Amino acid sequence: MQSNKPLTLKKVASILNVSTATISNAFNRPDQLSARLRERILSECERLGYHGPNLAARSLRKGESGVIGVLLTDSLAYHFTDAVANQFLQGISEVLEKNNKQLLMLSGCSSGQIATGIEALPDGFIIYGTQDHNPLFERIIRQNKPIVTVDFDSPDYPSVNIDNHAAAFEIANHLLAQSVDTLAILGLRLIHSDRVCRITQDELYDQSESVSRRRLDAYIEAIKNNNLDIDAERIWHIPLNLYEQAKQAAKEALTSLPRVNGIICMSDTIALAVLSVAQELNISVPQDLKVIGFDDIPEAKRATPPLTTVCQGSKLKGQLAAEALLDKHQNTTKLMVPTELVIRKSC
Amino acid sequence: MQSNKPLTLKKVASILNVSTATISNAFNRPDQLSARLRERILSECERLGYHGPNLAARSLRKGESGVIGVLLTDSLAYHFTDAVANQFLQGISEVLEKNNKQLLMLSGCSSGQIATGIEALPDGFIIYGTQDHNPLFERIIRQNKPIVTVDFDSPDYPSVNIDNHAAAFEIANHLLAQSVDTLAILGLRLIHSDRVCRITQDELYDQSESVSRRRLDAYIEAIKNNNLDIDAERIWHIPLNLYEQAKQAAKEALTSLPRVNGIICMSDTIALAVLSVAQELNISVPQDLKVIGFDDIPEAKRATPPLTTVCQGSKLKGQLAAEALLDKHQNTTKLMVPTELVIRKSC
DNA sequence: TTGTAGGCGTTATCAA
DNA sequence: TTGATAACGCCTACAA
Repeated sequence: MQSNKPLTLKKVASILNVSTATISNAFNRPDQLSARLRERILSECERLGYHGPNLAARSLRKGESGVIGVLLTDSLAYHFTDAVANQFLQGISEVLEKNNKQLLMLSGCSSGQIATGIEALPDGFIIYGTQDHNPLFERIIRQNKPIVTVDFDSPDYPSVNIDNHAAAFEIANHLLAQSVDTLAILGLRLIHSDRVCRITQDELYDQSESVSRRRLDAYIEAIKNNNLDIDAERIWHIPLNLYEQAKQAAKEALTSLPRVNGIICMSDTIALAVLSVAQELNISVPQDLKVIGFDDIPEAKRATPPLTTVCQGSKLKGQLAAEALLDKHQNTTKLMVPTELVIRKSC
Repeated sequence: MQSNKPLTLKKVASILNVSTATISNAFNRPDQLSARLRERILSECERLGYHGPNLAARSLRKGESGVIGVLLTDSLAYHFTDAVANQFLQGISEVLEKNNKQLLMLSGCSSGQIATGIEALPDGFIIYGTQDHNPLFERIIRQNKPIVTVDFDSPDYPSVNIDNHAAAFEIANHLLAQSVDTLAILGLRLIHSDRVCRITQDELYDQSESVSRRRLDAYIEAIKNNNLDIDAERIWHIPLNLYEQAKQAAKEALTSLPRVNGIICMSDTIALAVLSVAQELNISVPQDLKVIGFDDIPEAKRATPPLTTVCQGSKLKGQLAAEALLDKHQNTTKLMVPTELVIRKSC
């Protein structure tokens, strides 16, 4: 009953004694044939087990696939562990599903740097995060297809962003309004190193357009505004937004003298790790230690104590990016998603 | 410098004054031409901005794409919120990245049920969870391509599973060994309803092969073995593994009389919700209430108190499924991933 | 070692 | 309203 090879449009055409064009039209252009014939063809196809045109062939012919690519900075496996990325991808998927598009996750730095040509498949791309020297990114650009960037800007493409400086400045000020005087900053991707470590004085003054840098600058600006200071040795670099890495940094920060009483974390995952280490060390939050995060991931509000953080609307960013990409007009609008200070119990 | 249309193999061939076959061979079959020529071609292509054969065309021609599809039960957006799915996908991605394959997430019940023909693209499929009457699943089967099923069995395909009965039985017994006598079960997908609700006595005896049923049966068996009993009205149905839904069920369970002192949760997310509601109601865990979960998601160990649960190795399941799929031999092995009781503080 | 040519499954143009 | 036909970009016998 069922052959080994899937049916092709051509085979179906010959079985039904009509031309291939007619079958094709039955599926794609209802107005090109009588309703009756179309009905008949469709139901016959159903019966035969032909479920419509082959994607590779159609994609080759039409130059479009119905697939949208999302280019991520790190390995896919990593992004599945990251709550922020998950919220973002959730937002994207919602919009894509509504529009009957498929989602293809692409990662630049996949261990195999071998070109697979996959970048030729998607009809458009969402680029999530800065992609310095990512060969796949270069190849995507070459495709001359619609692109939306998120969390960074390029003059050539529409983008979705938050005001990192303002958001970081606001929450840092909230912390500094409490009675704290000895601070630490637990930062993400501050420098190019895959080790958890403190940064040096020199590195403190590096100029860069990265998200992390904008936040760091805002933190420091807030600190200075409050007549406090922070030394480079009180600023930690965490390579990836991983709980275990964060925990190591948290441990270092909480066991060094003089005792800190305020910790600024560049992500909620980091702040969560601080909470955990603080508990292990019998440091009570917020009495002895104030902690602030960034992102507002779902776990933040269930933590003990619930985390004070800033909501960056990751899911909304995903939705907006997908909508902008699917938007026919393809304007080069720079979208700014508002952030919101979320005050809970950790500070 | 850069044209609007991407270069094609043919154009490159004519620019370089060699045949298309030679270019193709340079990319795909190094042994078919001199190393020198290959070097030259590759570097010229690089210079011209030709990054290798177009995927749609190659895929059409060769019948393979380098893409692996993962068919999920619910919407993509939902799966991105689900920690268990994320661990599973993480495992898959690790293996795929190592093997230079791309990951395409497919969801059966996407709002748009319109066939896109996407199922023709992947070279193989991982089917995650039972797919009753999912049209996309039917179409995938029609492709006659390698398939691995996870969390359910089919005589035709290799599968990756856990022993749900044994795992549930073991953890339920652990709970019942403590001094508990008034129980509630917070179950997942017990019946076909999208409302959080209790089940009825009739529904309790429904036979089904679903994961949830196997766990439920094991729970009940353990309860009876311990000379206790549980009424259908003490068993909740939660449609999706969502924190908010779980919270509602938890609230109902914890505010009904007689007071429960032991709650069996069919997922960690549910157990987390119970912890949160218990805290709101000033019920202390584990003193006044013992709680057990299922899955061992990362958040389980950071909860207050840390969750007693059973680790079902979701990530490992993903890895094994991907490996089985990529395995040339394509045996029909049924893999059983061992589970492990993880005793922490909630029980 | 390199080139020629047919076809993978569709769709769009054009003619009937 | 329907059918023939030429691409779409590539791969691979096979011929040179």
